[in-house]
Amino acid sequence: MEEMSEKSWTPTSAADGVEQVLRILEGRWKLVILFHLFGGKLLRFSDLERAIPAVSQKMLIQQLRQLEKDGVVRRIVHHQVPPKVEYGLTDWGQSLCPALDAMLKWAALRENGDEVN
Amino acid sequence: MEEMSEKSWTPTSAADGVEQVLRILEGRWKLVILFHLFGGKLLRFSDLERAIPAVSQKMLIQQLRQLEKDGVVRRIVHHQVPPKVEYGLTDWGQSLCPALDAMLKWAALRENGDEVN
DNA sequence: CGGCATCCCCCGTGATACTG
DNA sequence: CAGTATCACGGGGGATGCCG
Repeated sequence: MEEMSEKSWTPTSAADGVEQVLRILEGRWKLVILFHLFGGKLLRFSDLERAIPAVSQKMLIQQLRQLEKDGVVRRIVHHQVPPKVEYGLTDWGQSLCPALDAMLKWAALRENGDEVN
Repeated sequence: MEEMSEKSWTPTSAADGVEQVLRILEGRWKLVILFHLFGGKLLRFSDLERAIPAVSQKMLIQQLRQLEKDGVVRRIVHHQVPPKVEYGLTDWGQSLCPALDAMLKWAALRENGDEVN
């Protein structure tokens, strides 16, 4: 429960590593988007707009683009009229599950384990 | 590798859960602080200043206070002259390890697994 | 349908100086 | 030693309107 993988981390390098991950996940709408795409689902831009009513078009496309640039989301363009664009997760994006699950479990510990010393 | 714990999460509730965790971890200096305190270490304010040369006193104390308020860090005051204050992790704070480790492993997948579809 | 371009505001961060 | 107080700024995010 104490060791960090097999690699030799310094406090600084480990923090840097995690910060890179946080930079990918940070952003007002990224996590909702991700959780809507988990399980191999493919959603159109308008599907996501409907699934996340509070997001504006600007923010939705911005967050999608950033996730795409970071290799988490892939964008599939169907050249047809009317236009059709689908969004899904990359394999690497799918593999985020265990990490997110670990965070949820940690949050759950607070309620159960309780009385934080 | 697909399921999220045993609980029934909607995309929104799961995102909310993770976002609460991110809100705790977010902050320019929190992760470095955490990694310096992992392993049950107790460090004085000035120790942390020296361990993290780039941080200002204002930011250091601010991030420590937020971590303390969130139940991750505990503050131990020794009433003596000159003043002595030590910082360490709570049990819950220590239990963050697996989650951070999962993120580092995910980041590592990018390099090894490679060619993100 | 699936975007892009502007304008604006707020808050987290940094620099600097002071205190019990 | 271990903080507090004040000022300034940069960028993430929201609202609104236009385009192929």
